[in-house]
Amino acid sequence: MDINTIATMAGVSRATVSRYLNNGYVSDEKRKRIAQIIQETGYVPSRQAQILRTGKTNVVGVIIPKINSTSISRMVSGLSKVLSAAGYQILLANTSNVAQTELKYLKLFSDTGSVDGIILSATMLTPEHVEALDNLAVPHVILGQKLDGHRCVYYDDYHAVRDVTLFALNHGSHPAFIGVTDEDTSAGLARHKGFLDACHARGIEPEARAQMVADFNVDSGYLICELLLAAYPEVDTLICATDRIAAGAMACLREYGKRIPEDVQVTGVGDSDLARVVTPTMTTVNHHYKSSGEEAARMLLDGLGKAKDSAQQVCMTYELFARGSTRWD
Amino acid sequence: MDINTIATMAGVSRATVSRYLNNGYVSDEKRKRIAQIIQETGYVPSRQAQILRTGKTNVVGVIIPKINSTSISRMVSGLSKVLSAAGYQILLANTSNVAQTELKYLKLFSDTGSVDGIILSATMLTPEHVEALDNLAVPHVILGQKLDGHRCVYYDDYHAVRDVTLFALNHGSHPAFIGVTDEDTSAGLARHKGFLDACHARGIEPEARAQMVADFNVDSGYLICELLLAAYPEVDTLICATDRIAAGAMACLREYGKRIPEDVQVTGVGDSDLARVVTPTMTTVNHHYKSSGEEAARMLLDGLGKAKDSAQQVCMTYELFARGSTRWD
DNA sequence: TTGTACGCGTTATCAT
DNA sequence: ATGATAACGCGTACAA
Repeated sequence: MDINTIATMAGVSRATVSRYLNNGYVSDEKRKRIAQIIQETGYVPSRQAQILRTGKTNVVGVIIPKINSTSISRMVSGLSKVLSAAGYQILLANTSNVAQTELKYLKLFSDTGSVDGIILSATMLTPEHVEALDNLAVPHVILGQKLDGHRCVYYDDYHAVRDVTLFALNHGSHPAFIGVTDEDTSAGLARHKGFLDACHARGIEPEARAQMVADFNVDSGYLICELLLAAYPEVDTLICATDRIAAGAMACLREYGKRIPEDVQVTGVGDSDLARVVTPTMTTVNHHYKSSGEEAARMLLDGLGKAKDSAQQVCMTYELFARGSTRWD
Repeated sequence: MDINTIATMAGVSRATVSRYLNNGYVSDEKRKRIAQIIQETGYVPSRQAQILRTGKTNVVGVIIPKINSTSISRMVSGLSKVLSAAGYQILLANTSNVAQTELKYLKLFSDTGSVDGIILSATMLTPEHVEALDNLAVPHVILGQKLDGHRCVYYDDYHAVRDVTLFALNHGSHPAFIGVTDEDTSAGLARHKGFLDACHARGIEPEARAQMVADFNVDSGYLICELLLAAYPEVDTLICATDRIAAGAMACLREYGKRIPEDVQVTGVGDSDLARVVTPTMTTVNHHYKSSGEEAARMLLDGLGKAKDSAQQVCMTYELFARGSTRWD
């Protein structure tokens, strides 16, 4: 069932059928006939042949480190909304947090011509990443990292954590930090630095025993908090790099008889559902993840010539949610 | 940079280059030469041309109602794992919970030949769905619904909620239910029926005012719980269709001075992070979402001839997690 | 307005 | 083992 069949059935040349489907430079009579036949046969043009012929796939490749994460699924949700509205489909590549795989997909998508554009949600940008991005043959947007000379949408992790730390230090003097690996430029390094600078601003120099590293989950938060309590029992303000970690830490503190926020204040990052269902509710700071996805998508559409004049670099704003896990005046 | 360029540069015919890339029926000498040129030029075959020629895309279409949901992102995570291991990529279609869009993508993927197979994560199967599925030109798996004559992986929502309700009713006599719309066959209808049958098994006939419908989120859980308390103040056992709803309900109960579980027991479905960070921890019942994604992917691979003899219909098992939000002996 | 002819880049068939 | 040659299904000058 190809365009030739339709053409002969309708008694026209296949060029006319093609025009009917695209430009539309066809007499009303033949137009009727062709519409009729297409209706009867249920003919649909071959996507692949169109792509080969036109060089346009109407697909954008989306590379993410993992799908099973609230922040990332929110981003993808935003991407999906804007891209599908513009007639694009999403080819999803899950790298399972392996940087090597990120590079693989980056080249694969670009070199084989299977996508019109790429959105890369990266946790870190190695020199290899930068090189691969520089050589990319298709328009692209980096989500979650800043890289000069490339379109990108990133988060102000530094100021976000700095702010929430300063806020908490209004009623605390022995801060501690549970972060994630500094290899993660945003969630790791920037948040850590935000914490440190906030402390310095208050004339506090956090000791090494007051700074620990956890994984991105509740259990790890609990576990590391346990270690922290042993190493630094005088802690009265606990800044965590994610809501999940903070939620685990809160469970741990409760287990050890610490009152929140009377004995220890706790803060997270993310404003996930978790933050609002724990007791007390969690003070946290929120990146606009879904909006960032939408913004990145618009940026890419700009690069594809389907939208105009969007900014090339956008730093997302954040919002501080002061709740029950920190002290008030 | 196409196969012809490589051929001439290597001084061979393009057929030989093609063989080099596929079967490999090439003399060592020419093999070296071709490898050399490909290395130098960085040539990569055009995916689209291969697809047009072979009819194989190595892509599976994944249709989901929304991405921003823990259960669904877990499924996609499982799909992604198995499919990418088998060399397949994922074309993601987010329908934003619009059944019409589900049908659209179903036909689009199938008719245009843009995917080798389809995985449909459906919340309900209308007659239109069934017809579309019956006429599908490519192998497919239905995730989350049972449909005879089709490969599918589904959840035992009925028994799951029945079990957790029976468990809770060991120490309660005034049960209530906060569900989601019955249009959702699994999360709505089946869970509701599980609740009702468990009640009947204990000789209880729940009144209408003890059964309410919420949306899939924390806020809605809070809100509906408020209505429930007004309509049915004697409730001592609250069965919720999702963890999120249950978490919202718990917050509401606390607000109204109800002790959990002394005054009111609460249960959820999902065993999400939420269930483990609320106070008290939440009794819930867990579907193996990620595994279901893996299973569905294997089933599809079977249909594609890349895996053998998998079952055609699989009902996932579930697990009951008895925690602090229900009473013990 | 319509039809003819060509090419998109690849794989597969067939001789050689 | 290798090289012509024919599809795969479509869009689009170009000529009519």
